[in-house]
Amino acid sequence: MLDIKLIREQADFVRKRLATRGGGEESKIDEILEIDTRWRQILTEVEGLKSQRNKVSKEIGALMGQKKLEEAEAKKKETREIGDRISDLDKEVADLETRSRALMMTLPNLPHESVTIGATEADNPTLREWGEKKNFTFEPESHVALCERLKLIDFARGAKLSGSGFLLYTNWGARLERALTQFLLDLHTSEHGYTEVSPPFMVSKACMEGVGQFPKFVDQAYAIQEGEDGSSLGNLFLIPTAEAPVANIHREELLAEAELPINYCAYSPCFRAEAGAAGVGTRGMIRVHQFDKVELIKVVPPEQGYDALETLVGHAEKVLQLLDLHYRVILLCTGDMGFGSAKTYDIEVWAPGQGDYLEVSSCSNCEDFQSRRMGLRFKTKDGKKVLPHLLNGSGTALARLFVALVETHQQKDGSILIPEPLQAYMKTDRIPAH
RNA sequence: GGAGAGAUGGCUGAGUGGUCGAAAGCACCGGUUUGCUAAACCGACGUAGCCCUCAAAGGCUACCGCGGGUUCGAAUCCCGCUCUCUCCGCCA
Repeated sequence: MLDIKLIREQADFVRKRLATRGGGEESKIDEILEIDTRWRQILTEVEGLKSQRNKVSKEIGALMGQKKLEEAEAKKKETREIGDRISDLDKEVADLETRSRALMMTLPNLPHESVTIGATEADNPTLREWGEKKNFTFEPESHVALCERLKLIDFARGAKLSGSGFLLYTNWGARLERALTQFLLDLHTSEHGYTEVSPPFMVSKACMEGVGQFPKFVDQAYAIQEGEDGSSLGNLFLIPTAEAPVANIHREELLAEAELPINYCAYSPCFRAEAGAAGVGTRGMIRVHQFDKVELIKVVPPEQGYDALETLVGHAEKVLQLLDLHYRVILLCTGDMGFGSAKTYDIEVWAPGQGDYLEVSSCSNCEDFQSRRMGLRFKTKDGKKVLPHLLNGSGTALARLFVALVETHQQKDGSILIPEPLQAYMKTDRIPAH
């Protein structure tokens, strides 16, 4: 959520920054300002009336004490009338607040000034590359062929169980998935200083709103219903990312400055309905309804936000470097950024079987956009209450990492070499060809 | 799922219709004392919003889990909900 004060005081600035996203949200500013003006007007009026009522009520109390009952009754009548007027105005105030909040919740974050202005992913600048596309002395197989031939994934039975977009990992495939998860958690906790947490995989609507998933992306979420009757529908949602629970850990809290920075790292499966995306890249593991991910979350004082973002991307990059996978880091342009983000780096890993780069990590600084939504603050040494910057980054998404790994490290003999850091977890240095 | 108890400021905890934004203690902050630290003592100390102001100061309103209700007036009475704890049932 944006700061209403910023909108009041610098409406043009806000409109301009919003416009760079190309979503047309800047058109809502006028209505927000209109509601806000009216709200303040009525609020002032009703507060004046309440002040009056409070005063008279005290007088009544005093009169009752002195047994001047008739005078007290007269004043009661007067106050009752004020009370009616107050409740009318209170209703209008509440109504205006509801309308304002509904609009405010649909405004995306303002892009940071350092973000390239652009419309689509074609405008995303590539910042750097690491490694290079691997040369093969043979025609590399796609992960689908590899997984089927080596029985790493049973696509058909996965679909039988849950429909298309669900994976059944088998044998070495299941083990590789587990090895990757452990490797990632160990790397981020032992080497990068994150605190491991293991969150619920279902969260409340409030959490989804807090990180900006809702209201905009309700259609993308799986809603939980207990039993057959629908009364519980919408109380809980399967998490689309561990960001949803983990970023909300300190919602509605007032942290001490000394507690910052907070660095959390969490494994979770991620559930995405991908409504409307059916038929798009459905073959294989690249776009699925459920995948594993290790997520990194940082809560930092605002002045450290952008340094922390650089650190965060570095931590995600380290994963790919250790696994010897070629990747590039791109900066999402204003038009391609996520709803809550002020600045986002994507990391795309090279998948030779696809002949394409796959997004395996998205690292964002949401600044105070989420903190404001969820009521997360910290207290500085001199007693000021400040909204911290909230950062999140994948470190990294697993299904696509899996794809890049098997496609990159496949051998001419049909086996797959396991990079050194994974060998201890896999208890082997290669997945055999047979 | 059933029964009971509870939810008050950063924390602990008093408060059962008006003088309560709320005792007390702790923590935090400022000061005195001190070779340093600690202790002791003194002082300040909730949050949010609106109005006013260049700003500060100030004024007002709301907030005692959340939402309604009764009343001139609610932390306090009534109703609904959520969460926590204890016990029972079911259960990995």
